[in-house]
Amino acid sequence: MGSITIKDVATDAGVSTATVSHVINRTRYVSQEMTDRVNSSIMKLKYYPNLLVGSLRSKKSNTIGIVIPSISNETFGALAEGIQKTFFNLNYNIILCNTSYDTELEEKALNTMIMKQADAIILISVADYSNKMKEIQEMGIPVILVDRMYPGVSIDMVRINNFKGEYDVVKYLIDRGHRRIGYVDRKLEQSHSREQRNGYIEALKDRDIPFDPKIVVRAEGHDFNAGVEVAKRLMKLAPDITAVAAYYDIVAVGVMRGLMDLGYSIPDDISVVGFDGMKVTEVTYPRLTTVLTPIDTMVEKVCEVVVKRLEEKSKDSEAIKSFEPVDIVIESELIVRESSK
Amino acid sequence: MGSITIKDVATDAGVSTATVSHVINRTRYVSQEMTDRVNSSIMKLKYYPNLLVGSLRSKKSNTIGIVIPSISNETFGALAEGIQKTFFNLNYNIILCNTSYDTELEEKALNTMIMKQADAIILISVADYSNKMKEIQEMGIPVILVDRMYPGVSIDMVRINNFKGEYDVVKYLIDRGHRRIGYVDRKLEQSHSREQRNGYIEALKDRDIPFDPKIVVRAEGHDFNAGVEVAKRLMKLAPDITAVAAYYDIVAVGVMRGLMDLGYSIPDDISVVGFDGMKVTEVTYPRLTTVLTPIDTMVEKVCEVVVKRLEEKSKDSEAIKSFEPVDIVIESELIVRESSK
DNA sequence: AACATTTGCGTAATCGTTTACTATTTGTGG
DNA sequence: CCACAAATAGTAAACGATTACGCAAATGTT
Repeated sequence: MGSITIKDVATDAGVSTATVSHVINRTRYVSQEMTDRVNSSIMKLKYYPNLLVGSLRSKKSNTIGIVIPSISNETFGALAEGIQKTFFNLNYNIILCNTSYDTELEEKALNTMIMKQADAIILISVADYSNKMKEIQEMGIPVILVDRMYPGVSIDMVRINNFKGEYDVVKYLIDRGHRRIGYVDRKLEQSHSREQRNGYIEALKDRDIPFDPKIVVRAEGHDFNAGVEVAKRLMKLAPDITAVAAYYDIVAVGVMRGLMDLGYSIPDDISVVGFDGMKVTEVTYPRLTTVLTPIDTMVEKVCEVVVKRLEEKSKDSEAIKSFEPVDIVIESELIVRESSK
Repeated sequence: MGSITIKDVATDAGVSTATVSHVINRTRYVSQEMTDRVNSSIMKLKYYPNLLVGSLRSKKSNTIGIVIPSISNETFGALAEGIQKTFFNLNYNIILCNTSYDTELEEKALNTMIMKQADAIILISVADYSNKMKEIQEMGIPVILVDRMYPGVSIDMVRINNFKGEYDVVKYLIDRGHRRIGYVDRKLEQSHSREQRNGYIEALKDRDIPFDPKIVVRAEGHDFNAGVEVAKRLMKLAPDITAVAAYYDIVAVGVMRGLMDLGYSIPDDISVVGFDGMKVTEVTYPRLTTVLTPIDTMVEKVCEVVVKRLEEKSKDSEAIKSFEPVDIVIESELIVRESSK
């Protein structure tokens, strides 16, 4: 394809390619006259530099890889958007992969990021890829793990204090007088799920309320209908409960509906609380008490860490191989609304 | 940075770089013995080919640019996710930019896509960049415009039939006996907004119901609260209406709340319908009647067009300069739920 | 046996930039 | 007037892959 190259510009302006390059990148002094000539040739020919080529020499692609389970998840989407915006201002672009919670796809995505020369990789993982992480780091690519934790792996992490979040909301329920608090949980494969449930358990323990595994029920899915179903199951098992905490807002909204279907009034008969701070919690009736994940803060922290690692790398390309990983824990915020009392 | 290159592999395996390249790409016969030696060197050295370099010669980056107002918008996010998945299977990656509905950012994003050598660009635009589009196409880059329309520009478009969608839902209301149907609209800068409102107007006209501009009110924002507010405003203006159609689901959900706050019962006193088919419409009480945008179909169509253009381009790199643009119109689907009768 | 063809692989040009090195001109102090 | 520095811009190597071309050995043909 006959696209315009720097050579065409150089010829048109009657200068060398070096001068054109220096004009574009302001990387050495060029006289006003030359500069003007180059710039007008660029305009005239509609020259767009090929940034991929530049990366060849400079060893810098100005690309950040984001590997994420699903961009259409509200939290992940907002996270990705925030990161993209921040880095766009810093002249970086985002190359994005959804893994659909699939371990194989995740590995494929990581490989792609490597081969496309991502300067750094931001990962919300579904697997425990300690070895892969080490390998990537040894190639000089910083990896930042978000909202996940690999115990015992030397890797930067930015994560939510899921334990504290759930602890706080359950404690809030207890302080309002609730003693029989059902908990809707999920598969406990990943650490954040376990931590969150431990928050529920610890809150009970700290207030001397016995932990009753019978009122901990598992949702069959991550959606509204799973919540509806689980609510009915829970009330059949334990009609004496006065509050339900769910691990996820959407499920909690389903729980509310399930309870209302059974004739319970919320919060008068039963209080319901969720987790995550999704937008939907503001529009239900009653609005849902939840634990808000401060996405802005997460974005900020993630970007800070990435920028820091990139700076270190630009000074010393081997820096990442002997670094002190950070572990930033972000506190979530209890949002009390009308679904609980 | 001492990263492993094809040369290292060649040296280690005792072959030429050509052979390594051919083994990796299966682009000419290499004896079993050589192949094995090369492959084990690749494993041993953990070699990852630099894909950016390949793009230099092949003029193909295997990257698709997506320029979108906001990835955390539910519809756009799902669209981006679908496109990413489809193209990942075809060995393409996505480089993504949010424009935040900002014209300047949009242009900057497009420039980046050009400079990062995107093989094609998928654009949900906020501006009317006819000239820019022409320029991009002249560079041999296919541009597909999604959910937007540039009248009179030679460009591939995949869009929703917003007119028909709104027409259908208003017609449905009329057929249920409604005569005074309020409409909540937005700024009419972009064509899809105008088309949607025209659907409302035409539906009335076709059933000989006079169009009353007094019951068309503008929401001050795209969110729940705007809906709450506009509902109250509308009912003060025209207490005789029996149904409200809103241009957007979230706003419609707000309208429901606003009406309920005023003591109306939905759908017994007033029917409410939305537009877009967002997830939230399935979890409100009552669930919202809406017009569903079939995202899967959109993704499919968009990808089909892009793939087609890429194929044409690979056969004849100048193809895009003299192509017959497609204009694919996708019909949305009326979903009747309990918020209307 | 002589020549042609096929097989298998290496050499080196190439892609479009960046940048180290070099060259030319102009300026300055002794 | 010379030696040397500063200012300005050009030449060409380098980045890491792909691929056109060429060559040697093996095989086939007459």
